[in-house]
Amino acid sequence: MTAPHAGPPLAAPDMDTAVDALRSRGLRVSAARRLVLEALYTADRPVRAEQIADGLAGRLPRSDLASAYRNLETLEAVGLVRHFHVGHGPGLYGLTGAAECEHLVCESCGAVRAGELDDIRSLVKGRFGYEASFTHFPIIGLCADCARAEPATRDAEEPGAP
Amino acid sequence: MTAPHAGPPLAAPDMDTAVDALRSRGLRVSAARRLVLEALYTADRPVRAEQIADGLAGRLPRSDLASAYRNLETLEAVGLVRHFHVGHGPGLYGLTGAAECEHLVCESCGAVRAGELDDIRSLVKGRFGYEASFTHFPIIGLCADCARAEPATRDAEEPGAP
DNA sequence: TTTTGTGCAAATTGTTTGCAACACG
DNA sequence: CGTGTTGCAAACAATTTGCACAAAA
Repeated sequence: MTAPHAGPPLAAPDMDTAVDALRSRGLRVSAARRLVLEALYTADRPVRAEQIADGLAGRLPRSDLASAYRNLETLEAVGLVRHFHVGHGPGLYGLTGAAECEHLVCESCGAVRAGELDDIRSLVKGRFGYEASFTHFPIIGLCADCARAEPATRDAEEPGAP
Repeated sequence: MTAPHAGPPLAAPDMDTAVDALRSRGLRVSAARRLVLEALYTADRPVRAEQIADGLAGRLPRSDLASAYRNLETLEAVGLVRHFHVGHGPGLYGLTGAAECEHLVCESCGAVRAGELDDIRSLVKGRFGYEASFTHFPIIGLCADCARAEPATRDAEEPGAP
């Protein structure tokens, strides 16, 4: 019932800072854990746990998937990491500094775009009294490009094959 | 790549109408299929596929889970049924007429509330050019009640156990 | 040396699929 | 009668968990 514990954001500019943050909390800095961090600092965008375990497609040494999940959970509890979901897909993990923001995700082309959603949140708040959160589950929709393309698709379904 | 096919809504006020809609499309009206419909007409809110297969906790004859999924998919393609997701949880299925609307879901107490989100959608559109959709993935947040309760929880975590 | 964390395997949850038997139209 | 459907089992993906062993501190 108690939420999966997401501590307050703790943006660490580099590995060393992150490592210090771990040590200062009595958490060990194991190879696997360091690897997860390294992957996150290496990736230029939110990644799946599996990609991390795969060493980002071979760029880094690979590690165990279960450990990756466990470490991501730990790092998230510390506040160094955040994750969110895009539609049905797997969770996407990123460093707090980078991926902290709220997102709009295009369900057609998959584009993930960061955005300041404060005014949308306050509109929701005013209308329904709800305190909306778009950090963990982003706003799903069609980006401008796809919104332009989709209406045609509605009728044609598949342009090439009738 | 092509979306899971969600036909245009086709609200059927009762089973007979729904059954007719099926027949008129050359779809058969099998016991299992009728059962799915019956469950949806019986339930007073969106339900999981599993609940349908369970015969809504015994109120109806039970059926096969896989068939329930297949039928829900079929019915959704026809437009009689819609489903959406609440956070990580399983898909929730409901009749087009009832569950068609957009939702706000409280991540704390689970309350699902329908709402007219047109103005929120147009604000998103204006801001980002995105055509937001809240039918399949609702707005997640805290309802008024829980928003009031949560801030305390942030510090206390668990009121009873320190 | 004592924990904390690892790696591997197995369990879980939600959903999909293969296939032979079956029944609606 | 013939094809759409079923039911069951097995495959799936994403994630979690149990456990004996390894290694930070």
